[in-house]
Order: sequence, then structure tokens, then C-alpha cells
Amino acid sequence: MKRNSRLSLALHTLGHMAGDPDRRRTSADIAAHAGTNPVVVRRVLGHLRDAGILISEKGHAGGWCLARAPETISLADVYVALDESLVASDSDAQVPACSVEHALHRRVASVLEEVEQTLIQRLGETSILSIRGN
Amino acid sequence: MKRNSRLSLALHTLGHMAGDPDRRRTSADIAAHAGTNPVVVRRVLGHLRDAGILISEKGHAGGWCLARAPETISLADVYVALDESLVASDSDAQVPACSVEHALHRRVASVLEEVEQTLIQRLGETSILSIRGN
DNA sequence: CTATGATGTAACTTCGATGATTACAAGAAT
DNA sequence: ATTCTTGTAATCATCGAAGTTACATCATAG
Repeated sequence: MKRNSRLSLALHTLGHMAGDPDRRRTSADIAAHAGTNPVVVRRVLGHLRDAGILISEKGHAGGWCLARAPETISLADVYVALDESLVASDSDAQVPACSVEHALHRRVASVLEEVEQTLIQRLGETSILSIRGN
Repeated sequence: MKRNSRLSLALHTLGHMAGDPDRRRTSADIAAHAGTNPVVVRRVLGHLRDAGILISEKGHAGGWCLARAPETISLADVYVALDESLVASDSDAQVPACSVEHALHRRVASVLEEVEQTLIQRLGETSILSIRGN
């Protein structure tokens, strides 16, 4: 795998599911296709399950599938479900000994906050249908 | 030091310089104030020198100072000088064996590209004067 | 002209974050 | 009961970035 891999893995998998929503996939299948490990798949997709995007079932014939229609799932849903953040909020809770650090933090944090909102809004405009397979 | 540390270190230092532009600072001074190592300081500030934001001089009484008036230096100047990128362009040059990966990459890359432009624009609206000390 | 004090940079070490792996419990269907 | 799946804890491996050491280079003081 590679950089920003959790989000990549999640969106990649959802794209395939959007193209064939009835098929149930095991974490082993998904891992093989994505070139990673089943446990990693379960960890990442687990967040999507908790967010109501996916359903997982144990046992024979178990596996993963979409919890709702693909057109109702946006890229932003996935992004927030994974608790991704470009912002790196950096809340060290360190009492900033220095006034420059103080001012700096406030300025930069506000800009990043705004940018993050822009990102989520833009991601919200696209559903996983637009990256579906088949 | 901590997260996103190159940008933090650079802006922190520039904030102090903006508040007292005539004082020349050695990398040892800066490192002590920032709680890091002189070599790290030289590495980071070296990029700012290459970008025409700082001047460094060797020898006795050498050190670092602003190359131009602080009000002409924006946070975006620093950001691009350090070659920072939220985008993580991820150009693995891997031939995407899979159509979903293809579509996914295109979509996400375009959104990130746009967001990065927004970020740079917003950072460009603020000069290092607004985070100065003293 | 030599000593000193600064930067420039290469090389190596350390550290932290994160993915990969192993192991096993739990649950569901055949 | 067996088999196949997920859930999860614990550990290992890897990689990037910061930290460190070492030393060459250069400028100035004296």
C-alpha cells in the first residue's frame, strides 16, 4: 500500500461495491485486490460500518456490503467516517511560552479549519457512484 | 519539536524576525528558542534563503535576517518555499490496473488540487507582520 | 596571518507513526 | 460439529523526519 492509504483503500473498495452492490465480499478478497492484509481491511472498513456506510456479517457466507444505496454515500461521508484530517490540529496543549507562537497558532489554525471545511464540502458533492467499477 | 514542524519552525522564526528585523540571529540562538537543533534550523531556513526570504551570512557576526520588508512576506511565500503540500500527490506512476483506482485518483486529485489552491490563496492574504513579536 | 565563530552539508542515529502480521476468540451457517 | 467469517489484541517491520555528529568553508577580529 501507499500514502494516505486508509482513505484510498476505503474509497477503492466502495467504488467496486457501488458497481456491484449485491455481491458480498470477504476481507480476504478485498485485501487481495487491494494488495494488502485482511486485518487491515477489517480495521479500515470497521470505521465505515460504525458510520452506517457498510454492513459486515460473520460466519459462513459472511462478508461486507453497502448499508445503503451508493448514490447516498458521498466521499465526504467516507472522509469523516475515517476521522481523516489534513489539518493536523496540533493541539499540544503546551502553554505557548511565546507570544509569536500564540499568534501563529491562532492564525494558521483558523485558515486550516476553513480549508478543511472547503474540502469536506467539495467531497460532499460527489457520491461513490462516480468512481464505481463495471 | 512536533508535527508539521518545518512550517512551524519557519513561521515562528519569521514572526520574531518581523518584530525586530535589524537583529541578526545565529542558528544556535534560533534552535535554542525553538527547542531544536541548529542543523535542523539551517536546513529549514536554507529553503527560505533559496526563496529570497532570508539572508544568511557566514563568519564572525554571521547569522540570519530577513531579506526584505516583513510586510512583503506572506505565509503563502513560506509555505511554497518549503515545498509543503497537503495534497500528497501520490504519483506512484503505478499503472492503475483497475478502473476504479483510475477514476478515484482523478476525482480526489482534482479536489485536493483545488483545496490546495484555496489554502495558498488564504495564506497569501496574511503577512508575517501579523504574527510578529514585540 | 592565525584564531575564532559562523554557515553548509553529508552521514548516521533515533524516534514515532502506521501498515503488516500473527494469533485467537466469537459468531453464523452448512 | 465443522468450517468460514469477522473482531481485536499484540507484536513486528518499515519508512520518513527530526536529531546528532563531524567536518569543510568562509568571514572577520585581533
